Amino acid sequence: MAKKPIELGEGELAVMRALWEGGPQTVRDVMNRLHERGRNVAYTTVLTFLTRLEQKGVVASDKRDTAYVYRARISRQSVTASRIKTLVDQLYDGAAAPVLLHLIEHERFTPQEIAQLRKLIQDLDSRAEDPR
Amino acid sequence: MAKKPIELGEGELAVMRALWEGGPQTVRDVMNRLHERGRNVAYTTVLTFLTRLEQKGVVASDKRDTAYVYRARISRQSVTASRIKTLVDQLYDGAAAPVLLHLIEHERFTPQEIAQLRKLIQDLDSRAEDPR
DNA sequence: GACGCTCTACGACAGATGTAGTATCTTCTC
DNA sequence: GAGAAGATACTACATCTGTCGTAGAGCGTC
Repeated sequence: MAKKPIELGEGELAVMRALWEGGPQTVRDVMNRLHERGRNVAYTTVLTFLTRLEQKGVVASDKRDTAYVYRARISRQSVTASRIKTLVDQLYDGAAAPVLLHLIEHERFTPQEIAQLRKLIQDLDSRAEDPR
Repeated sequence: MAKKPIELGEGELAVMRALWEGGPQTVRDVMNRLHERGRNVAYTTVLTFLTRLEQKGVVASDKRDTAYVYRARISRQSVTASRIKTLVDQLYDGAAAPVLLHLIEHERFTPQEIAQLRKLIQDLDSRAEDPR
């Protein structure tokens, strides 16, 4: 049941972001994106990342013309979920509230975000009553 | 200015928790706590963790009687802040909102927590208007 | 003062991650 | 079809983290 946590290192995550933000790409495309973001890694380093990520099952590749095109098989949301769960478990035994409160108290949000937030808070009530 | 991120592994974090929750302790005390929590590590493993944590500057020790007593030098809050910042930076380029929304949508909270949440949301307005 | 208990110091080792070099293979261009 | 350009495969290596084992130092008890 409990899906295995997706553990990705910082570099691997940077590569995933390139795929999430740019869609399916070749190694070279990903490398260029990383360079644009200030991460000047070698072509082969990117290839290593992609290969490892494929082994982990989080990206897939297809041969197209001369080069392979890689694409993400997991969403940014699922990685976010995984990271948050790990954080919350490791720091607060699974209690999400402290983390949530920390975010609200220490981060800044736009009025739009606050509005959205408020809306969600309302729905929370019903969920709180909701058994299970 | 920007304080360097505090990067701790899972085992190191488990040791920090023992110190946060039990106050200053000896290696053996920490080990016992970890065992209680189901992490059956060897005495020397705990010692290694504590030593490394001290090298990182996040715990301190004092010789008392026969054994050293270790204590945390950083708070759980600061580690939480650090972890969240890293997460938010790596996944959303620093935008905290997606993470916040994820938490609200996917985690459960008690009515008390929701109430507290609501109260905080109110204060948010003023902060949002507040320049800088 | 020898014995045993407990503690610390040090070293080791495997797996994960970040990084890249070299070798080989494909393909495009004259 | 030979050479250049670009792609992938394979290997390597350092660092960090989790995990211990062993050796030696300090102290309490006969």
